[in-house]
Amino acid sequence: MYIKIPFMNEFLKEFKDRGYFYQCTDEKALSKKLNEESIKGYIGFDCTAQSLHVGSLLQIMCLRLMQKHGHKPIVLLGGGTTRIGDPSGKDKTRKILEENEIEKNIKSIENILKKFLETKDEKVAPIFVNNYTWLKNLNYISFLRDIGKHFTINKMLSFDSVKLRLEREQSLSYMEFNYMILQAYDFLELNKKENCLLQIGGSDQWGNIVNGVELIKRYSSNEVYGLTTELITLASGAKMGKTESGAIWLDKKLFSVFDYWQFWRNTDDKDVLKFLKMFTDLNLIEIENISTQEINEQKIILANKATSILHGANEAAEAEKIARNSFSGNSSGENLPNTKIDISNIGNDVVNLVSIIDKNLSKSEIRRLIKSNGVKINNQIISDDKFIISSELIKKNNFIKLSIGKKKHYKIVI
RNA sequence: GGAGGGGUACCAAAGCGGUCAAAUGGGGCGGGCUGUAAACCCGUUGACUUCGGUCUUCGAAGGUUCGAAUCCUUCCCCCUCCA
Repeated sequence: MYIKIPFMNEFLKEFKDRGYFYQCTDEKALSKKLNEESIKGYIGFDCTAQSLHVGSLLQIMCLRLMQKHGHKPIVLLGGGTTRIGDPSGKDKTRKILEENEIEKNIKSIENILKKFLETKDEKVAPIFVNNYTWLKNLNYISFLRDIGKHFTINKMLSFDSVKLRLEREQSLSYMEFNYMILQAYDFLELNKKENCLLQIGGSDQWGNIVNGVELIKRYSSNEVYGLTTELITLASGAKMGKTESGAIWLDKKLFSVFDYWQFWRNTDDKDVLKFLKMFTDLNLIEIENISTQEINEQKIILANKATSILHGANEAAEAEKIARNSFSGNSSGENLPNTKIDISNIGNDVVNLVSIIDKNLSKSEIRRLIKSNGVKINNQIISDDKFIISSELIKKNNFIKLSIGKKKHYKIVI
């Protein structure tokens, strides 16, 4: 898979060295092209949620890498295709979102992406496009005649996204079946409009990407390229991006900077080096040096660098400070960010307090937590679920430190 | 259209009239060990609770019964085979 090419293009080389590379439609030709000129390449993002999560981060890093090497990224926010739903890697048809919900998602996702990307340097500043602008006006008959004729059902059935669904005997609607054609059409459209020559995507997008490359070749005889990234699997075998307690969102309204920092800090030992390469801007020699350090120091560097890219160095440093404080023994918790509660909650019991702080926990769960020594106030294990949060308790420091489990700590103020 | 199989908690999967808030495994959560890791061990895993209990759950709605996830009826959905 890893082909040595003389004079391999710098972008491609780094793409490989950082472990992004999975497949390319024509590596040699792409390398040559990239050496010759600055090109435009696109990545499409789904707009099913109001934020992207860590599962899309590798794609975002690809956009950054393009910019770094002087190429211009096109970000396609799939306002049209989100209305259809990509069957790739999905067992079930997913719910179809409301129009205005998709529009809202597009706006907020765009803002998130802007945080990651260089937007001032006109040469590499990203172009944001929404495929709904061209998909909504398609005429069915002419679309079938112009585009549809280039696709054979025989071939479409052979793509994994379709094949797997059929093999598992899960139904695949005609609507979803068309997804790959639409994505191919997107590429064609971007090629025509923007002279976009490259599409990057996760390895599950291979089929969709190849379709686009071939469609363009047939339709206009233009040579374009597809590049896919490694599917990241964690050492634990799980997919990256979602945990049981929810997705690792990139929007700090949904997932705090501290939690984001913690997410990286808690990386499995075996994934640290890989993640340093994938999700930081450190060059490979620096990473080489870091990898000789104590593993927890490596994780802190990873957390700082990865968090900085999204939230900025100051916020990352702040998160580190909080973390160092809350995990170094019996800290009072005064450096934690304030969590305000209403004064009327004073005089109520712990169960009530915890349920206000962590709304995902039911009262039964909280009682169970207390029973198994999972709740602490000011570092004292609370073993009585009727423990009252008295005003004297707060008066002492003007706040109380509440710990839920080992990793969640809150500074409660009024 | 005909014949059969099936829908059980986060997932997988038992249960097939009471002892069922429902075995078991995975996952999650908490605790222990440690390094905020992995592995391992223990506990826990519907909600509410004055901790005595109470309420809601086995595709949906009805029914039989003292009593239903379990039996009957209708409906919805999924799968297999035949046409």
